[in-house]
Amino acid sequence: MLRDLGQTPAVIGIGGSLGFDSAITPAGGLDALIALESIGTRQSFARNQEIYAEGDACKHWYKVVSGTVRICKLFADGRRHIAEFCFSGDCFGLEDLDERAFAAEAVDDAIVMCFPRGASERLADESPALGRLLREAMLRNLTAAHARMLLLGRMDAPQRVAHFLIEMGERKAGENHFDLPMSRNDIADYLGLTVETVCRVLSAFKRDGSIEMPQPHHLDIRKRDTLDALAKT
Amino acid sequence: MLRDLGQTPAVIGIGGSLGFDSAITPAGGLDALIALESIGTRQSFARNQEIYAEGDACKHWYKVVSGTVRICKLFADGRRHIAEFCFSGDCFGLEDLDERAFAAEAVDDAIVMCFPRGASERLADESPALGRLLREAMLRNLTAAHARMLLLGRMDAPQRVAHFLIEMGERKAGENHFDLPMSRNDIADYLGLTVETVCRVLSAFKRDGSIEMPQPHHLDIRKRDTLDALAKT
DNA sequence: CGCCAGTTTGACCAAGATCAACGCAAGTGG
DNA sequence: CCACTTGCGTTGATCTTGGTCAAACTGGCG
Repeated sequence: MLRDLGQTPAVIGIGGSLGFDSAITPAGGLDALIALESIGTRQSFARNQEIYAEGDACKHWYKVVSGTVRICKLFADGRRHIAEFCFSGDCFGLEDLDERAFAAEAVDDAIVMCFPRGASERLADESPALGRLLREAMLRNLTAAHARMLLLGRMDAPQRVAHFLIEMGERKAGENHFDLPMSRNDIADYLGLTVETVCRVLSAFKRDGSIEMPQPHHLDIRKRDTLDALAKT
Repeated sequence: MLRDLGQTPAVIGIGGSLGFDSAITPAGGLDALIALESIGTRQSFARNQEIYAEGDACKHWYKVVSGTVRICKLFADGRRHIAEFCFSGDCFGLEDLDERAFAAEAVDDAIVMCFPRGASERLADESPALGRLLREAMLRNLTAAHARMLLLGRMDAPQRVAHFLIEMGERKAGENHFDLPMSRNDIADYLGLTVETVCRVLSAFKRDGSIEMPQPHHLDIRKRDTLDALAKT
C-alpha cells in the first residue's frame, strides 16, 4: 500500500490521469502521503452505480483503485457530456465549488479510495512538498483539459476517435491490444459525437485495417502510424 | 500596488480569470503576496506583439495589469485555437511543462507583471496559506476549463456566441454596454467557429433586437434574458 | 483619393446529426 | 428448451448546421 502510494501517489483534480508516476517524492512528501492514506476509506460500486450526483456537497475526493469511473453531466434535453474517464490510479472529485458540477458513476464494477476534503487540505498545509505535488498535479490536469478543448473545438470525427483509441491504449495498458470498458454511448458523449458517428468511424477504421475488433469491446490497433497521423492535430 | 495585490492577488493558471477577489487572505498569505509582488517586473506590449511563443521555456508566469492578452496555438494547416482571453487581474503562463504549449500575445496594447517561476514556487513552499490559495485558484481554473469543454463539445453557434457575449460583459465591466477588444477572427478562434459564422450570429442577434452594435467593437446587450436562455446549456 | 485590413453578406457544399431499421447476444419467463 | 424481450451495436437515408468560397462594404490612413 505504501509502496503503491509512493509510486503513484494520490493526486488531485476533478478527474483525469495524474498519478505522479515520474515525480520524485521530496523528503517530507512521503510522510504526508502515508498520513493521507490513513484517512482514506475503501468503497465499492457496481456497474452504472452513482458515486456522487450533480449538486451533492463536495466533502470528499476519490482515487480509483480498480475499474473505471466516468465524470459526467446530464442536460435538461437528455444529452450527456462525459468530462473524463478515470482508471486505476486516477483521482477525481476534487473541486473548488461547494456543490458537484458533475456526477461520478462507475462504468464497470469499481473500487475507489475516498478521502475527506478538509483533512487532506490540512495535510497539504503541513507539508510543502505535498502542496507542491498537488499543485503540479493540478497543472497537469489543466494541461490535459486544454488538450481536450483542442479535441472538442478543432478536430473532426475520425481525428477524435483516433485520439481516443490512442489515449485508451496508453492509459489502459500501453499496448496495442486492450479492452474498452465503456459503451459506444459513453465514447460518443466523451468525444462530443453521436453513437452512430462513433460506430461509423470505427467501422471505417476496421475496413481500412487500422484496427481489428473481434468483439465490440475488444480492440486491437494494427496501424498505429495511421491513427497517430490522424490524431496529430 | 500592495493594496491591489491584496484585493486581486497574483494567481496561477495557464490563463483564465482568477483573481482572489472574494477569497479571504489568511494570516501569512499576505506576507507571501508582498514578497511575490517584490520579485515581479513590469512589461509593456504593443497590439499583436508576442509575449512568449509556443516552444519557449516556461521560466515565468504573468499577471495582466491592463489591456487584453490571448493564449493561443497555431496549427500546421494555418488554423488557430485561442484557449483564453486574459483581462486586467487575470494570470497566465504558469504551466507544468518545460516548454510553452501555447503562445501568449497582446490583443491590444497591454501591460503585464512578470514573475519568475522558481522564486514564486519557493515562496509557496514557505507559506502554506499561499500554497492553498494557489491550489484553490488552479481548481477554479479547472472548473472554467470544464465549462469551456461543454461549450466546445455541446453548444451550437448561437449558444456559443451568446455565452461569449455574456462572459465578456461580466468580465470586462459587469454591464450591458462594453467594448470588445478582440477581432471577429479572435472570437471565432476562441469559440471554435469561423469568422463568417460569428458575423452571421451577431447579425441575427442584432436583427432580433438582442443586441445593438453601432460599431463592430462596441456592444450593447438589450435582451439579456434571451441571451441567458440561449447560453444556459 | 485609393489602398488595406477587417467585417459583413450570400450561394453553395459537406460533415455529422437525426431518424429509422435491423442484427445480435444475454437474459427471462412460460 | 424455446419464444420473447431488452440493451447495445451497426448500417442506411435524409436533413441541418456550419464551413467554404466569393464578393461587397466600411473606416482609417498614407
